[in-house]
Amino acid sequence: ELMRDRLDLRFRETGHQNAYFPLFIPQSFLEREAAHVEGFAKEAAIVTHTRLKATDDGKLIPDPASKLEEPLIVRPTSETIIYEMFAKWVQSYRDLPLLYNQWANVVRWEMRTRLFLRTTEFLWQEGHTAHATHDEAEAEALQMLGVYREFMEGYLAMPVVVGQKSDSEKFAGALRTYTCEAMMQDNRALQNGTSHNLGQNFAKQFELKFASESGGEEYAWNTSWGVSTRMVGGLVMTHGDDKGLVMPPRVAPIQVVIVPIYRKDDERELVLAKAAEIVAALGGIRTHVDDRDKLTPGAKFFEWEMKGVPFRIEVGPKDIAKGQVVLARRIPEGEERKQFLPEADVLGSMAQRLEDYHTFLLDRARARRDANSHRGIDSYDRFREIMEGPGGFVYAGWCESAECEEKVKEDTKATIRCLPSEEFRSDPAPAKCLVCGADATTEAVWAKAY
RNA sequence: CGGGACGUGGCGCAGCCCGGUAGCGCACCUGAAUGGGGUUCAGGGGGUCGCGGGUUCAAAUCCCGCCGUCCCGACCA
Repeated sequence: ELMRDRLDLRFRETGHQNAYFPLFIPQSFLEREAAHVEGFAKEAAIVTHTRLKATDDGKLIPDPASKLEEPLIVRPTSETIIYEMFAKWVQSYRDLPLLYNQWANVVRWEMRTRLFLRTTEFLWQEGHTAHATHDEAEAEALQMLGVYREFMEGYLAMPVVVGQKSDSEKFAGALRTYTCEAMMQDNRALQNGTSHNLGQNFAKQFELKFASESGGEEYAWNTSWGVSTRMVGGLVMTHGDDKGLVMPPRVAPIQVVIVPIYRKDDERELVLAKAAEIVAALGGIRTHVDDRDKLTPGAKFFEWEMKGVPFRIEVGPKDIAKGQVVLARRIPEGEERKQFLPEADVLGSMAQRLEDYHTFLLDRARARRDANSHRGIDSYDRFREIMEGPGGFVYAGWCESAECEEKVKEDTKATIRCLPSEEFRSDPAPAKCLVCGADATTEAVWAKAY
């Protein structure tokens, strides 16, 4: 919920409006865009009937009499149905741009699912926009990629490599696809969010046209962009450890948990009153007092650690007498697991400690990623060694031939995660294609992916 | 669809090889003592052993068939 709210805020700040479009898409809509057909035909959930009928043995079967003339597809993504609507709404360049987002569940019947990372049904947001020019659409696609990156790094403490997808990896029907790629703790890549410049591909199929300023009739330029609950999986696999979840503080539902320590009723009263004081003093910070009776403090410690709460404050009668509290951070750094500190100091520094913890988690994840990123690899044998061994990201030259890309996939299962944006490119740029040794025309990041 | 494994109280598993009528941990209920890192002790409730058939005096256990789940692969924005 916190993640969604934060993203919605940024969508609004960048001029978008939330909307909601239909769940069912007429099959003919999907047929209109050729690449789209190929991309989604193999993984569709299809509605063919509208009624059930009881058989003699008490089972239910689809009533043959209710068979639909045209099947409905449970949306795998909403480009087609949204652009069908956009076409009705746009007449003039004055109606542009259209800037919408929707949160919706979509269905992709993959042969094999993976918890959080590739589920049959998943919740995502999909932004859809229509613009008058290519450049405006391109700027929008890049802007939203930036919003994603800023969110992943700034809120999830999850560093990403951003760049463009190769032709074979781009979205079905897109001109260009941009991506945020994170590295999990097993050194595999996770595509965490994508943004597409769809060009005029969909506009042409759905007659999304407008009268331009100069009086001509032109097709609109579309973008779409999305992140899903896959990010939750990414978060778990980026920060988690053997004790459980590790929540980055800016999206942690509970940032500070307070565990009161007491034995007798009078102590309980005293300590809970102090806990309430602490909560009040930490106004603006998401706190929770674990006042459950019949659970020992130790049991609570383990539970909140497993749930990844960034900080725990313990307070008991002895602490109150001394004006101190016990402070413990989910992932300690240098310090002891528990620190005995003056109450006032802890309360005064909590906001800063949360910020520092975010930075710590981000830096830690970035250091791990960088330690497992390989540059200057110019031998294909060496590349294979890396992929067959520890894995990780390999930055290397590419001749941009689909053959070389395919060979790598066959040999190692690694794929091109992206052609990195300038910020991530190697200096000097790799000269030769990693695979065929011809002159490289671009740099690519290879990795095994989820 | 190909390869592999597994189905036994709510959850996780042992028992199966070598048949004798079901057990452990967690969870749950009751009581008492405990309470600053997963409390302890005592008592208690809960299971068509995935389904069907066969062998046998006797099947969770052996045999045959089926169903289901998971993992690996093919697939995958």
